[in-house]
Order: sequence, then structure tokens, then C-alpha cells
Amino acid sequence: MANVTVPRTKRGVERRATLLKAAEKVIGEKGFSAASIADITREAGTALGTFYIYFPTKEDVFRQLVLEMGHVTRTTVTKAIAGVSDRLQAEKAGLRAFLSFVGDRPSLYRIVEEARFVDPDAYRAYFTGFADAYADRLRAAAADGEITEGDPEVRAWALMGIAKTLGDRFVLWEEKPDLDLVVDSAFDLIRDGMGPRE
Amino acid sequence: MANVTVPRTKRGVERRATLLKAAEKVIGEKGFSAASIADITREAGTALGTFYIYFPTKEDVFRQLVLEMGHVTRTTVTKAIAGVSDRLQAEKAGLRAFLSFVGDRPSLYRIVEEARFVDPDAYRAYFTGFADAYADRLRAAAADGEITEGDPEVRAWALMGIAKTLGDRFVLWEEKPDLDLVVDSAFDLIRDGMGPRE
DNA sequence: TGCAATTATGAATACTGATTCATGTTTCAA
DNA sequence: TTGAAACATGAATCAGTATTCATAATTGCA
Repeated sequence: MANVTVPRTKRGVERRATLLKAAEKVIGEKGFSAASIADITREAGTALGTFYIYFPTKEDVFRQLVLEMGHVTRTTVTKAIAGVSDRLQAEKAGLRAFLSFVGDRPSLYRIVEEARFVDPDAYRAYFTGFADAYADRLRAAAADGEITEGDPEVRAWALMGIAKTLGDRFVLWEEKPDLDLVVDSAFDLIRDGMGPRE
Repeated sequence: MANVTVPRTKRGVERRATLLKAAEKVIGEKGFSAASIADITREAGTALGTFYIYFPTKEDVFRQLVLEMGHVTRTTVTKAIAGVSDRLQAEKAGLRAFLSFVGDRPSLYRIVEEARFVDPDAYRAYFTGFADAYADRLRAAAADGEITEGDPEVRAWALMGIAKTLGDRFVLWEEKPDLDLVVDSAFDLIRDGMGPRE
């Protein structure tokens, strides 16, 4: 629970950041168990013991990475949505921003998913926080008549599920994903559904 | 790749099944790394070494479990859909069946998700196989005018994403999930989308 | 500048747990 | 019934690696 401690020297702050980047890379690539502290410090160019000056345990860096992902994702999506006044179009912009982000930092993305097994509490906190904010947005949009009524909670999770899965399949698994196609198709589904119009 | 070998005696067949059940329980509860072979054999009531008579490695039982999940899920969803002639309603029935299944065998469900890290190939094979069949159904339904046109590939993955996430949030995290609410809300979204009708 | 607090180092410690193996026991086809 | 093939056992092996620690080197404030 601790580790809100910031290093006291400039060098310390840099080292910590270096180690965190290294951890992101190594853990993202090899997975939590397979990634050893030695791998991380080698990648960071420090001695083995240095790691423990900044992080009490291996689980702890991992938690830090999950938290970082939380911040960055929020920031990214929020920024992408900010300019868009049409709330339905904001959905589209948010989805696109999320998928781009997955492409930019695949390691962080994988780490969050692995958190489910490595640090269930962090995983839950991450998605719950995200979903709650999402549900609020949907509720407000429905109140204003910009989208139809419908359970905001279920909708929020369903939409997050779409984003996650499309990220897996069309961003992580594809060399050169066609984001436009994916985003457009998904958005059409989100806006109109699949049911034939009478 | 091997291990298509079936035990030669009745006792052997039973033992193998016992070990597989035990592995499902233990790995599902503790996760792949934390679950030890000793845990599994203890749960199964056999000696440690017995495990290696039936499975070459720990990874191997894991793979078997992923395969089993593939069979069972397919069977379950296929059966649920079978009777329903309306293809849109079939979506709903399939979703409900999947969510019930997650509630019935949470361990298997978690194992498939963990496969992403433990055995990426098995994970990919599992979901790709599923998605391909799904996309075919959607394509056929669209051709018959039972649902609107739209990229079947993207739709298939998006719908799978909805099912997965709702399973996480409303089945695994809830003591007594209200499946009706979840399925109804999600289905409304899938059928009509959120866009206001002009 | 000088020194107390910080930070760096990597060899040594400690422990966990997958896999093997030599030695019995059980099964079942002939 | 019987003996060769299958199967069961669990102590011992073996490897990996998280974490500690005693010993320097740096830093930055008084």
C-alpha cells in the first residue's frame, strides 16, 4: 500500500523512471512470471539490487504500471472526446483513440489484462473506475436525448468489451490494422444495432 | 503436440479425468503459476508422480483445459441457438447461454482468459475458431435480411467482446447476478444501438 | 567544502516447485 | 491363472529467481 515515496534526488527520480520503462517493456513482452527482476535491471542498465531501492516487490512495479495505464488511458480518451460536442460521435472518437493507444503501447495494454491474474484488486479498480465514469456519461447523454435510454451500467461494460476485444483482434494481432474499417463498422453497430428497421 | 494418447485401462481413464477436474479447479482458483502440481494431485487424491503419467508438463494440462472449454462452450451455445428460428433472437439466446455457462464453470472461463498469457496459440485458436463460425452465421443472416448489413468479422469480435466483458462484470463479480436485466439490456443495444431514431 | 542521507552494486541467501526415477502394485488379455 | 504392460508412489534432483545485505559511491544541503 505504501510506495507513494518519491526519490529524493534527481538521479533517483530518473532511475525510477528508467526502471519503470524497462519493466513495462520486459513484463509486457514476456509476461509477469517469465520476466525476472534481472531481466528488468539488465534492460534498465542498472545493478540487480537497485531495483529494490525503488520498488519493494515485483508485484509492486506491476501495480505501478497498471496505475500508469489508468492515467494514460483516461487522459488519452478524455482528450479525444473533449472537442466533440455530439455525444454519439464522441463514442466514435473515444473508440478510435483507445485503439490507437493500444497500438502505441501494446505492452501497457497487455499488462492491464494480465493484472486480472497478478493483481485482481488493481484490475478491478482500473475497470470499475473507468466504467463508472463511462456510465455517468451515458446517463447524461440519455437524459439529454442524445442517445436512447438503456441501462448505463450494462451499456458501459458492453462498450468497454467491444473496445477491448477489437483491440486484441485488430490491433495487437494485425501488422497494419485498418482502423477506419474497424472503427466505422463498430460504430455503426453501436449506433444502429443489427436489427432490421421496420 | 502429442498427447492424443488415451489410457489403456479403465482405471487409467478415470484417473486422467480426475486429474483434469482437479486441475480445472486448482488452476481456475489460484491461477496457472500459483497452482502447483502438488496442489493438483492433492486435490485429485493421487501421488505427485501420477500426474506425469497422464500429462507431460504443466502447460499440457492447461492446454487440455482450454480445448475442453472450446468443446463445451461450442456445444452449449449451439444447443441454445438450435431451436430458435429467428436469428436475432438466437443472438439473445446465445448470449444468455454463454453467461449461464460462465456462472456454471467459472474456473474454465478464467482458464481460457489466462491462456492468452500461458499459451497464446491455444488462446488464439480458441477465439479465432469461435469468431469464424460466428461471422459465418452473421453473414448468412444478413444475406437473408434478418439483420442489417455490416462487416461480419468486426461484428463477430465486437459481440464476443460484449459477452466476455459482461461475463466478467456481471457473472463473476456478482454473487447473484440478474441475468435477465443484463441480457435484455445488452440485447436491446445489439438490436437497436444507442442512436436516437429520427 | 564536509558530511549525513541517498543511492548503487552484485554476490550470497533462501525457497519454491517442476520434473525424474527407482521401486512397487494393479490390470487384463491370453 | 499368469506375466507383461500399465499404472502408482513420493523422495530426491535440479534449476531458477525473488529478495537481502554488507560494502562503496554520489548527492546536495548546511
